[in-house]
Amino acid sequence: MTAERSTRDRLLDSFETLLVSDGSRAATLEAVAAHAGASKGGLLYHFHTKDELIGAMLDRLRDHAAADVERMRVAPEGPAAYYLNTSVDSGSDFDRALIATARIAQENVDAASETLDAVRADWLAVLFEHLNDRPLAQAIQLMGDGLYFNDTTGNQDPQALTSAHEILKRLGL
Amino acid sequence: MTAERSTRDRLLDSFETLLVSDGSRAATLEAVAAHAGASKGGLLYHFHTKDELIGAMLDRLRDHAAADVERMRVAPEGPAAYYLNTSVDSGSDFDRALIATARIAQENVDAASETLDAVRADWLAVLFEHLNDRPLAQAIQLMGDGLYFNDTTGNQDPQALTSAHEILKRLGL
DNA sequence: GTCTATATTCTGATAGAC
DNA sequence: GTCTATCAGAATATAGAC
Repeated sequence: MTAERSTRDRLLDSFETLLVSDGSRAATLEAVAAHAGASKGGLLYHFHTKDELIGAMLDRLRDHAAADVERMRVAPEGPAAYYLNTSVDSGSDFDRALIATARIAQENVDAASETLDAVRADWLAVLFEHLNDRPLAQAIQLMGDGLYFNDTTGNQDPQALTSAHEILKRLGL
Repeated sequence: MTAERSTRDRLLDSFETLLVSDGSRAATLEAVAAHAGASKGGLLYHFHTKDELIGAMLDRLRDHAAADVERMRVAPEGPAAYYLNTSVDSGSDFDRALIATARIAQENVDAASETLDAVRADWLAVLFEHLNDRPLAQAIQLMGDGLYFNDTTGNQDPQALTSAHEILKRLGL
């Protein structure tokens, strides 16, 4: 009884997947439609313009993010460790949406930059609530950003996450 | 007696500038040529294909990087502080080349990923030589990556660099 | 809701004049 | 070395059939 994923959702999934794997130039309407097993016309029924496609992606990201912030708040390992662990791309829907949005933000699309900024502010707020130490909270977020950045650039160093955790320990966490 | 910047160099500068400010989609041959005050035909005399343009950018980046690694080695404030300080985009030619290359690397262009990877490996080697502490060296590099990533996504938090330095202090640096 | 066909504009690249 | 003119193919978007 698994609910079928709607065409609309599959189109958004495909848009994100192409953005993450091959960047913005590769995420054409035709490529997105083909990846989702649909036609360009079919895509344009759901999203009248490319901007609408981007907007729908940002809406989904905000939903994902709200849920993640809640998980982070109650994570047994603590928000800091939770944050670092989930900063290395696990292939989750949320990671994909986040990296895809970063790609769009880099093209100077204000709505994408603002959404990313809001998500990052929520994370930082939880880190700060928990740690009550602004420099520490920001340093943890920077390391998380670094982990993402590297996953995203085609170079992963599996040791990096381990090192980040080791440094947390040294800082009293 | 300032030497005039050659058309070839101005074209590479413009390519990098457009990549950094508006992303890969905006860095078309026509846009690059116009930004450099030249024509598409003029550009294609110097670089026969777009791949050649990218290759020339990577060559320049490697030259910049070799010089930067030397500066880092002898920096009076030490390699770690030098690295963090130069990880927030100062608008230098080197920063521009580095961020521009990250944009291309995200499009799954192997030559760009490999060049970035080599530059990062050189930095990490200097950090490790100086600190003799792998997790610490990697954590510093992660924070530097995080600073770059944020500069690059349209969101700068001026406090982030200060926090990173504060954490270095706490870690005994 | 989804498809095919088509219009329009953009992009990378060639040819050849100056 | 640099430009203009031009072409083939790709990208976004529209119209209308099913």
